[in-house]
Amino acid sequence: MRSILHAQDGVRQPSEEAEQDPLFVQAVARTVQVLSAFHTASKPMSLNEIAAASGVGKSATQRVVATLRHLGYVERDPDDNGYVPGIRLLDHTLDYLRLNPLVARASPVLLELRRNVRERIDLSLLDGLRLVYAARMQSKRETFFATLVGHSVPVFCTSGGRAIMAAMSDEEVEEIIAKSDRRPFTAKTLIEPAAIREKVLEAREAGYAVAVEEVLPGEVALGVAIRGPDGRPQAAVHVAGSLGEWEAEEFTRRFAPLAVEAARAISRF
Amino acid sequence: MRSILHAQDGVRQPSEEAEQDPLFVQAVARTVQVLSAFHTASKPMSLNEIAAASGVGKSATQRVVATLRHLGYVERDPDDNGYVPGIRLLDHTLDYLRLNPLVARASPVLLELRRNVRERIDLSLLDGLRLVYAARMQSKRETFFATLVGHSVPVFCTSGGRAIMAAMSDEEVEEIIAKSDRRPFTAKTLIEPAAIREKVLEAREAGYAVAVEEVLPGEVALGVAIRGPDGRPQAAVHVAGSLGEWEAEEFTRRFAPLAVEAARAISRF
DNA sequence: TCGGTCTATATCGCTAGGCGATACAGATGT
DNA sequence: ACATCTGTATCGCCTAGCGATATAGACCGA
Repeated sequence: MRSILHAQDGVRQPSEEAEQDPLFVQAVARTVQVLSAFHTASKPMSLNEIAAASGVGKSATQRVVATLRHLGYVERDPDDNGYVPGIRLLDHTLDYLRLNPLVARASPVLLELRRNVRERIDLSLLDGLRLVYAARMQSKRETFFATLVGHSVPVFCTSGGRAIMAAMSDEEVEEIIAKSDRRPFTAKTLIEPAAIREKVLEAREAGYAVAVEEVLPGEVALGVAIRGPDGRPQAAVHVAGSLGEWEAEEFTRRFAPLAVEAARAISRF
Repeated sequence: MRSILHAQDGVRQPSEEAEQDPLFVQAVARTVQVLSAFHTASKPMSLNEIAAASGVGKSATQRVVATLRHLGYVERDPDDNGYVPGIRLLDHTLDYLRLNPLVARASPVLLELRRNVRERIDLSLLDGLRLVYAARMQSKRETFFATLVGHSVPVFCTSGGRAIMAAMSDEEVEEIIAKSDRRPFTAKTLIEPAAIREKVLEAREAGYAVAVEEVLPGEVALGVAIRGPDGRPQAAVHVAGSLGEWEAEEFTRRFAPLAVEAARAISRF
C-alpha cells in the first residue's frame, strides 16, 4: 500500500544521455532540480534540505533559491520556517492548460458531459507511466487532496490507464506493465501482469475500462481513451462515483455510453 | 473592455534592483523568462517568437528550449508546429497546492461549504494587484476557460478583491487602486476610484463584498477575505452564481453567512 | 527548379557568470 | 556557554554557455 500522494515520478535526471548533448544547458537543469526538490517534501524545506534533495551544491542552491524567490517561484512559509513553491508557478499552469490543444478541445465537451452526469469528471493526460490530472470537476463528496490539478496516478491500475493501454499495441502494454512500480494502493489494486492484461483485453472489447476500489476505497471509476491525430492514445476521460450510491454494474451501464461519446468528441482520429 | 484571459502580470523583470544583487543568478532568470514567453501567447510558439517575447537571444533560447524539452517542461504541439508548455509544469502546480498551508487548511472547509452551497466556489490567493485562483469547484454551467486553476483577476473589481481591500489600511487600498490597470471587463465594471472606495467601505461594514457582472456578464459573485496569522488578508473565498437563477439580493442573503463562516474557519487570526 | 523565407540545429572562440570553499551572523536548544 | 541549526556574504578560478555565424530542411509562390 502506498499513499496516493506519491504517484509522481522524480525529476528526469540530466545525467546519461543528456550530459553529452552539446545543447544541454546545465543551469536550466539546476533550476529545475531545485524546484523539483519539493516533489519529495511534505512540509516547507530549508536550504540544506533543498540542496540535499536536489543534488545541487549548497552555495548554488542558496543563490538559485534566492533568485527564484525574487521572481516569485519560491516563497517563505508565513508560519515562518522554510521555503515552499511560489505562486508564479500557477501562471505556467494556466499557460499549459490554455495552450494545450487537447485541453482546449476537451473543456466544453467535459462541461456538457458534466451536465448529464452528476458525478466527478476528470481529464487526465498520459505522461509515460502515469496519468496527470489536468481538469477536474468535483461532485459532492470528495476526499480532499485527491482532487487537485497536477495530481497523478499510475496507468497500470486505473480505469483511464487501462482504457489507454487498450488503445495501444500489446508490446507497449507489456512495456508499461514491466516498467511500472506496481505497488498497490488498496487491497483491491490489481498488480499481477496477467490480471492487468485481462482487464486491458476487456477494455479493448468494450471501448472503456472500469476500476473498482483500486485507487480509493469506495470508488468506482470509468475511463475512456482519447486519441490524437495519429490514433495514439494521449489522454483519458474519467467518471468516478461512490459505491455508497451506485452498484458498479449500474454505474457503468448508465455512464459508459456518455463517456465514450465525450471521448470520441475530443479525439482527433 | 479587455479579455479575461490577460489578467496576469508580465514577468517580473530581472533588471533594476535584481541586477546588482550579487546573489542573483542570471541563468535562472533566463529559464524563467523563456517559460514566461508563453504568457503572451495564444497559440504554439516558434523559437524565434519565444526569443522575441522573452528577450533572450536566439541562440540561448534554442538551447534553453531544447533543454526544457528534454526535461518535459516544454513540448511540441502534436498538430506540429511550435512549442507549448510541458506537462512537467503540472507537477509543480501540485507541489504548490500541497505545500501551501492556506490551501491545505482551506480544502476541507471549501468542500463543506460546497455541500451547503450548490454554486461555484473558488479560493483565490492574493498576489500583488491580482487574485490567482488556486482551487475551483464548478457548479452546473460554466463558461469554459474562466474556470481554470492559475487564472487570475484584478483585485480592484472583484468581490474577493474588495473583501481583501476592506481588510487593509486605507493607504494600501489607495495604492492598489492607483497601481491597478483599471480597464473594464464589462460595461458594469467599476473603475472610478471613488466608486471602488465606496464598495470597499461597504465591504468593511458587512464583512463580505459583492460584485455583480463586473467580470462576467450574468454573474453575481460574493467574496470574503481570509486573513493570515498577522491579520493581513492573504486570500479570498468566492461564491459565484448566475443572475438567471438568482436575484443578487437573495443570493447574498442566502450565501454570505456561510461564506463568512468558511473564511473565518480558514483564517488564522 | 530556383530563389526567398521560414523553421531548427550545429560549431566555435572568448569571456563573464556562477560554482565551491570558506567565513560570518542570527536563532534555537540543551 | 556551546553546539547546531538557519541564511547570507565574499572571492578567485574555471568552465559553462553566450553571440555570431554557418548549415540544412520545409514550405511557398513564380
